[in-house]
Amino acid sequence: MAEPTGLRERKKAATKAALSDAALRLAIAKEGIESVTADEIAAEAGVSTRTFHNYFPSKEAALLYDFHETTGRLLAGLRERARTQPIWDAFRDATIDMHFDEKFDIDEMRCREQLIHSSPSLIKEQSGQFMELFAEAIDIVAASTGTSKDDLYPRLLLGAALVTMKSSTEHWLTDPGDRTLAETITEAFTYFERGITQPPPLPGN
Amino acid sequence: MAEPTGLRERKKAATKAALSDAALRLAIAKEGIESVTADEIAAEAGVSTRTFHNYFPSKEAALLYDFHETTGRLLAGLRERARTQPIWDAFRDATIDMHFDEKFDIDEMRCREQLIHSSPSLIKEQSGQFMELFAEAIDIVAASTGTSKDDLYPRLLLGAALVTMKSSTEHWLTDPGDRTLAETITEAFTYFERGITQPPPLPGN
DNA sequence: TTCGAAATTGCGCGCTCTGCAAAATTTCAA
DNA sequence: TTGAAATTTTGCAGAGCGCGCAATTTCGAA
Repeated sequence: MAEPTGLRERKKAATKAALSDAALRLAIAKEGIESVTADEIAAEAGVSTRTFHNYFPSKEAALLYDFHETTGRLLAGLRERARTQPIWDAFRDATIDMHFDEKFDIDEMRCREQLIHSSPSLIKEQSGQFMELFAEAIDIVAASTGTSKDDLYPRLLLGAALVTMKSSTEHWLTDPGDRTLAETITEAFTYFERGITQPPPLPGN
Repeated sequence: MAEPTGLRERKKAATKAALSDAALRLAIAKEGIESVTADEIAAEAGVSTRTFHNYFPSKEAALLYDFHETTGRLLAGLRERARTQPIWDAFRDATIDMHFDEKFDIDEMRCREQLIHSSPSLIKEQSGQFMELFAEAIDIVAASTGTSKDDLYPRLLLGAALVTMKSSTEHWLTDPGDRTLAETITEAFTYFERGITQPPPLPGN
């Protein structure tokens, strides 16, 4: 289930990746996903339009395929870590362990970030995926903190964790300074341990 | 600019409200916005389909019209309070001053909440509006904390504030307990002052 | 080599959303 | 009161989306 079993599975994965790549490439070329059609993406990847929609419900979903996969792996990592760590530490370490900076090309990530933040439909899609992550993780957080998923505390903690993930990655992407991604993530998670109303120790950041 | 000026303005506002109401009514009746068409909403409000799209870009936007208006007023309140209060207090007090519980019908809010959380398209629309709010508020937060909008700190603080607004309202809506909305909001904001990793003082909530 | 499962494809359909221009309505001044 | 002028409403057309369905092709396993 973890390893690529049959040849069929591998071809499907390749097609999906090809479609996602095509979507990103075309969106960059045309400076915005809105001026790219599903037809073009399918053609670029060498499949029919109908096949495109077999793999992705929308072009936005295609462009954010990597992101969606990543949240899936994060969730798995979180679930594992939550068994032995406090939930906040589990979030921080699971986030760091994703190793965005090694797994993906930095410039490509910046391009994607750029595209997302200048397209309402992509912002909505990404936010929607975050909310999906929220819904899937709330049980873990509730269990880990001995609260109910309807309580206030686990919602706030989970929301803070997701905000931290998103903000620290985006901040590092736009201006890494002299920090590694892991350091930036760690710093961001630390803010909430002290209390977010405490002003930052250093000017800036 | 604040008061209803001309008759024309009032009619437009009335039409917009009628369309939004129609959207909510139909979505409740049909148990989901996906099974409601723009045609139906327009017909219910007594205008043409084309006119509906003059007022709203989508049925989701129509359903969330109140929400969008509210975030606008929140932003205005925040801008004002940020001149004299610490930004965190400004957020808390501006949120409380919205008085959702008095301005809107509780049961209607619950219905809307129910609809949103069982519809991917509405989740995306609402999340998108939150991101819009984020983009509009980040300058205020940066200025108020003496940081740059590209820094990590203002993003985390703003993200935490938005999460707090959303979570506390939703929590209170699903289970008010014996608290008022204002009390719940206050409690939620307090969590982040102590540090979110501190477990809640009482079991539950 | 052949069979059966799985993937691809074409077609059709209802719906969304926008631009454009005509028609209806409202406003305001003469 | 009446006649432009401005504004809003509307219909129409068109590009595009997303999905169900059924036919066809492809591929892996026996």
